[in-house]
Amino acid sequence: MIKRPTLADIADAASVSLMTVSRAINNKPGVSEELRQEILALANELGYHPNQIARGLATNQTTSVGLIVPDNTNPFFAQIARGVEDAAYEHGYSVFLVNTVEDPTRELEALNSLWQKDVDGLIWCSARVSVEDLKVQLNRFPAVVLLNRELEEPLSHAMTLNVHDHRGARLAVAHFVGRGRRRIAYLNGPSHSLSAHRRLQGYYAALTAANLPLDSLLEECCIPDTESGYEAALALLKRCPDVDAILAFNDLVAVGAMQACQALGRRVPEDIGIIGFDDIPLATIIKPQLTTLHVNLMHIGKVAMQSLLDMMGGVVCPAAMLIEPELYVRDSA
Amino acid sequence: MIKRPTLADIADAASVSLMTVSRAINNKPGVSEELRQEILALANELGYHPNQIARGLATNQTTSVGLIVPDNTNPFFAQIARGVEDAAYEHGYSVFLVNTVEDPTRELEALNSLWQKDVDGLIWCSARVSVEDLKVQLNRFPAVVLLNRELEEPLSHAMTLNVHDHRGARLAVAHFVGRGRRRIAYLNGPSHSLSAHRRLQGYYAALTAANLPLDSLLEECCIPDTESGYEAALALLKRCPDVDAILAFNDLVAVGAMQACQALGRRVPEDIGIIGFDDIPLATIIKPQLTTLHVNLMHIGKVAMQSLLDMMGGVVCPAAMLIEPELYVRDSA
DNA sequence: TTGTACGCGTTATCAT
DNA sequence: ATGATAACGCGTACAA
Repeated sequence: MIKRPTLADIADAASVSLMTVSRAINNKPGVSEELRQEILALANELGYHPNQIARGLATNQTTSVGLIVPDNTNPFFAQIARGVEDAAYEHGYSVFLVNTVEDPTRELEALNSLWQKDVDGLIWCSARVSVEDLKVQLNRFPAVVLLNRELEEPLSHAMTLNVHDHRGARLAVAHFVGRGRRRIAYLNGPSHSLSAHRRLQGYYAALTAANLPLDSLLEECCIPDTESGYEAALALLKRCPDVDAILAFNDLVAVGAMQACQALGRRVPEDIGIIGFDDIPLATIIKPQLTTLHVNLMHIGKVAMQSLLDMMGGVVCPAAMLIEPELYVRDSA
Repeated sequence: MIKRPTLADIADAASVSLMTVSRAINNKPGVSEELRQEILALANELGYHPNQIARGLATNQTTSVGLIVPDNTNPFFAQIARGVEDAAYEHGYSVFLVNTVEDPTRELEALNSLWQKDVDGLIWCSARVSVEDLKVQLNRFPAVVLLNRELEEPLSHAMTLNVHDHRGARLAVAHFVGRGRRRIAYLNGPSHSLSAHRRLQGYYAALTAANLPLDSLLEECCIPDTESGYEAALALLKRCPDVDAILAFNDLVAVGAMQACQALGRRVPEDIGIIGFDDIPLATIIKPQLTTLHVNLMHIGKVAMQSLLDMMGGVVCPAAMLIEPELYVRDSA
């Protein structure tokens, strides 16, 4: 293995002091332009790259951030991760990726791990830990962006980034109503999901606004994947055969619901309208193409990282940001 | 922000020397069991976690590895990344995730970045750099697992991990032949892709083995996504209307081809059989469900990380590992 | 403009 | 069994 050249190596080769090299490399004043160029050329020739570990120890800055997601395999988080990494790359930061697999223990271990790695900031998706734990953890990191979770008291070095779930659900229901649908069901996500809860509230609000009755028979919970969506839709349609519209917690569930309709001989969108949430790539692959609440996930990732950079830089950020979903009307509703 | 306790803090609190604490924490001999327990309890109470940055500087080990992928959004790499992260987590390692976006410049910058971060090992997917660059890069890291790329001369601290593409393609073609298909087309991946090349060779070999003629009209190149697969299949079927089977470079392309068939009124599998590659989740979501060459991607990620750990630990590894794909016969062929 | 001394938190080495 | 000291590579503060 190649030995990594150090500042001292460059200094020797250039016959100057280590500090002069350091100044030259870091573009700091105190070196004649001529000498700087000379040193830079030499450093380049020797393939010098500063050791971020040593630099981190000296400066307390590691130029790396942590990204915690439930599962990077889920297209929702994959897109976000991609946005985060892109923005981080543009600013010279590296990203530690950690999966929690929805396991609170693993989540806490992830936080410990990132803390030990001395990350400059943290992007934390769908935190499952308790409110007390959350507060403790937030105080361990210089800057935190919380995705998909809310914060009671504002903190100067933390902010939240959420999709406007309530409005999204309302848009969907309003669309159904506008097309004359009256028996609108909702396939909800898991009960612990904040998004699921907010979407449910939006669904209620929209039904009420349209003078439609709330009917708990029209609600079904499921794990947010296709198979579970299929099962839930099957149960729902068996229980309430008169359902003419289904709002799904997300696109995966929506696709499952669509398959359930097909299995039961219900045509989409003629007999039943279906609307999903998120607009993952699958939404346009499936036939009929899915009408869904589009959220620019990669953009969310980028915004999260940008905001994190701002906070790390001492810029004050809004305590909470809300991302507006947009209804993309395609073929399923 | 909370101040992170250091070894010195614990030492003070325990009224012993810093080194004694270090030994206690690291389970090294030279501390009486009684004292060790006392120190450990105290460390736990103060919430001590070793600073990996400082430790890294002292030991030249960072307990972090790099993972380079073209795009973590691609389900193929998402699954692999998940496997890598899982295995890393189990062994106390952290993973830097970097996307190259198929851009050789960004790939090289990623390598520099990881080098500066002093990673203990590297898992490198689909390296696009030149053979010379590859050799240089391999010598910068203590251990490297190369996914989807081959190595001319074996190296003690590097190994390759590839899917047996040749055999996979042969299995698919043989399946087609066994079902009486005679005009078997191949929608290939991009020309720079090593996998694409190997699958093409397997396709040739299987046709030859079945005494079927090679016909370049039956080949079409495309970017490995659904849309491009759709276009390619359209062009193919226009050019050769008598095609009765399509082997696709991967599942995304296969799905595109399936949609093209539907658009042209060709029934799958009655008129045309379709086989994909990889078995991503989409394969079982789409209707008809996709017959495809199953590869356990998460497992590949785990094996890659395990092997990397072995190499970092000084264990000699096989220079090359080959993963066998398995034909999962579902509904499309 | 350039150089020297010290500290970051930890481990390795050598003493006691 | 325990402790003092140097070293890892770099940046900050101060000196020349």
